[in-house]
Amino acid sequence: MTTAPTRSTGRRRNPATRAAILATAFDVVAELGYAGLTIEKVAARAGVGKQTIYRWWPGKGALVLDAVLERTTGAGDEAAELPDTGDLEADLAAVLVATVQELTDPAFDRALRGLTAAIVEDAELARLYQERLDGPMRELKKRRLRRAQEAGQLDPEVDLDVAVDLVFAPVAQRWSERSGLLTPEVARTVVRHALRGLATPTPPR
Amino acid sequence: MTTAPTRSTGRRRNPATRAAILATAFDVVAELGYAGLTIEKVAARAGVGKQTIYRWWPGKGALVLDAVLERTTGAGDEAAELPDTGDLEADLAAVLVATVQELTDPAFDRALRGLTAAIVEDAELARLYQERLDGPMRELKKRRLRRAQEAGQLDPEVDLDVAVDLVFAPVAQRWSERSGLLTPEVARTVVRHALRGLATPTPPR
DNA sequence: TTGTCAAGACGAACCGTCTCGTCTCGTTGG
DNA sequence: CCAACGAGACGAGACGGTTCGTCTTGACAA
Repeated sequence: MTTAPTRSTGRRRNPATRAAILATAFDVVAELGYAGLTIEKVAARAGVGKQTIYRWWPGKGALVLDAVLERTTGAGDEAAELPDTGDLEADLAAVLVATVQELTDPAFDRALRGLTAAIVEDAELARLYQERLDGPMRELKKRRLRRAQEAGQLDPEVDLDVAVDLVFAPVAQRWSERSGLLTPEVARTVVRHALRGLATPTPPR
Repeated sequence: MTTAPTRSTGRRRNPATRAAILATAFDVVAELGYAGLTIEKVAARAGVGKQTIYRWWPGKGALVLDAVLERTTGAGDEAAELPDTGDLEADLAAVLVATVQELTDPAFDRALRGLTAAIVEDAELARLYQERLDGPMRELKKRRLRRAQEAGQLDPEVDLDVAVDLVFAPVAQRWSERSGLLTPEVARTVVRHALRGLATPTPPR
């Protein structure tokens, strides 16, 4: 998976073509939605043959995943870290408010909706998503929580995966199901109550 | 909207036909997924003309919503209530564990995945879903929490919608994004921490 | 020589609309 | 009381349009 052992004679893959396809795919899914995205449309707009897309991506899902991945900052960045000022609630609130603002950007909202819809139905695509986007992000969040845990700000018994879900799932759910308003105020309230539920059960006194 | 003022002469709608269409739609989406469901397939399997489906449903989304709604217990039931033994944590854990078990049933899992995927992308369908399925369920949950709030078991300042999200979103998220195991144990842990975060900040004594 | 590229032809599947003939119904007038 | 009538639901399927994923062609670069 890491490096292809193939001899690699013959013409090399054109990086510009790959970039053009991904950029066009992002635009199309942002404009027409996932159901409205067709490989033919992407090929035509990108000035590319259909076969070039089918050669490198198995289908719509993988294409959109790559397209969103390309536009997401800090996803594959190994050195990235969540803010750590010592104030856990303020740090997490900042991250969640930033998420809310990202989800409010119309283009990103529609593109991510397309990807999310595909993930709900396609188990294999969900696996790729977990591996390449959600997993790394979750690792950052767990690292920040672990530091708080070691500083005695969190229940030492708490499962960090559950903790991450408790803090971030409510906002994600509101967004994906449109079940309520998505405001910085709501984000801060969620963080406040989630952290209260994750704090050490017996106060240090 | 309440009562049709139309004279309604002519042949009446056949309830058996409606039921056959919805049952078939549920089976098809459970078997082939939302993307694999076509109106033609449902019509053929149900032994029904395509026009009969297009006459009563605007498209795939509304059809699948009705199909899932038909199989969901307690959704439109006005008299339904969440359990209330006085032990809030035990009551909510029972509900969430039941949800986990429902989501573990393969047929229901796949059908609900189809509906969920459609909802993420289609704002109008999401509105219908909120109105007919999520809204009523949320009302039951809020009623149970409100009673706990009045009994002094919950922070009187807490927004009940946020409270519902904090308790139920983590499990829903795990299911839809396949981001972690879905076990009764996890459900109980989520309820425990969520309620701790929603309790009255200063103990009554 | 080998593999990538753009272009597009190809048959299959499904779309949503439309038409047809049949089958219930409620209404109406004898 | 009871035929005749008309409105609307129903099964069946034809229709033109769109997209699917595969396949072919010829140019081109390593």
